[in-house]
Amino acid sequence: MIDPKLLRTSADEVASNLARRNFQFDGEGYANLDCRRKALQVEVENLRSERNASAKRIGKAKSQGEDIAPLLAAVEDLGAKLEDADKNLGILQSELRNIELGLPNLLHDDVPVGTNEDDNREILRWGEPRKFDFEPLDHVDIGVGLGTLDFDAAARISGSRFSVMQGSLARLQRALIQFMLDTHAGEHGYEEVYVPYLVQSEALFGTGQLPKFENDQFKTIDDPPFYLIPTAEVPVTNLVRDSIIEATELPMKFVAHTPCFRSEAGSYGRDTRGMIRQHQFEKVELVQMVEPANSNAALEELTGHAEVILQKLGLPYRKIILCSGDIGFGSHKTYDLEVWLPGQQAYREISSCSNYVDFQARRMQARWRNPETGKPELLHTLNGSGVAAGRALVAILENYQEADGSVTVPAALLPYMGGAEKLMRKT
RNA sequence: GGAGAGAUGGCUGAGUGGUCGAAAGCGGCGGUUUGCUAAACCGUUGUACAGUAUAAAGCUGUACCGAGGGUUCGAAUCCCUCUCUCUCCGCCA
Repeated sequence: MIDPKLLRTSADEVASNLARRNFQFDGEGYANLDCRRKALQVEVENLRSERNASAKRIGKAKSQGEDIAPLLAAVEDLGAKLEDADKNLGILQSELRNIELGLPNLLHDDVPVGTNEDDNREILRWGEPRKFDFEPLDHVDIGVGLGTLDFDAAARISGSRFSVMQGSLARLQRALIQFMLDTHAGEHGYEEVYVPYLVQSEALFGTGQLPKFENDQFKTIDDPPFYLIPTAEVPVTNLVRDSIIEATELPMKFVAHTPCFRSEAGSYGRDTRGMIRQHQFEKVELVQMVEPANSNAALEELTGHAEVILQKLGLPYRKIILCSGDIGFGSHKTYDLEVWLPGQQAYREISSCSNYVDFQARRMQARWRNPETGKPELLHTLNGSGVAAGRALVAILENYQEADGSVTVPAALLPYMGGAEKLMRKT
């Protein structure tokens, strides 16, 4: 959510910033609504004030044994007037709120203007894509060839966009997750947390998936429904919902491994092969809550932490900054890390690191106490994948494949693989 | 799933229809005393929105006693629904 004060006082700047996203903000319409809201609010508060005063008068008169009938007559129609005005105020307020909840975040000046992912800007490349002396396979052929990846079984159980992993490949995923958690918790100063995978709608409103992206979520038929988390960002960021954090507690840095569930509505036909785009996948997520002054630096740091994972795994990648047409709804600035996939001869997203500034904090009323002012102020939230385990698995299979169909285990994962140095065909 | 108890400010806890944003204690902050610490004493102490004024501070109003609804001129207090916590029983990884 954008600061409503800013929407009122600087509508033009807001509109031109959001126009970079190709989003039209009707500042005049908003201002008109808000004007009416203010007038009504004043009216309602005056009526209430009047009611409170006369209630007090009646109480006093009654305790002194005076006749209260004339006083009662005087406030006869007050209740109906108040109820009516209050109802209209409620309607206006929810209209305003719907507008506010539907506005994407303001963009950082660094964000390049563009219309789609083709306009994202590359910042750096790390690692040299390996030269193969044989034709490299994609992860599906490698995994199926090893007898450790079974999409037929997955389809029988759950349909498309699911996978079944067996044996060494399942173990490799577990090793990856362990390795990532250990690195972030042990070397990067994050606190490991375990969180619910089913959340209430309020949590998704807080991080910005609702109300706009209802269709992307899985939800249960309970009343009220539970939503399956699309990312650990949702439960972890909501750890600070409705709270005031002392300055000494900041920055807060959390790392969590969770499964992620996405309906992938609207992506029919994209990445239908293999494990790239699944309804369910594992991810290690980094979340930070920081003082506003530090959030830009924190984004660089957090992105660096995700990069360390790829570097330790020896996976070539590039870092890009998302353009205004591709950046997420709530993000102020986003770096994506894209890992090299020899099977696709392409860099593919494996991590997305974003600074949300106060966008999520305002929605969830997450604040800190600024020692300079002594007042509670909104804090800044950031998150990034550190990294997506499913896609990291894909990258390892493709980058570490050998001519005989086996896959070498990256050195960083050896301590987690129980002595296995290679993934070999099951005998 | 069954039975019962509860939810009040940073914390403990009083408050069963009116002057209650809410006693008291603890904690926090400021001060007095003090060689330092401690103790004692005095003062102060929530959040949000709106109005008004300003260089700032402020002042005024409204809302908030788990959430939502109801009764009433008036609700922390009465009624209804829900959520959560605790205890006991049952079931269970």
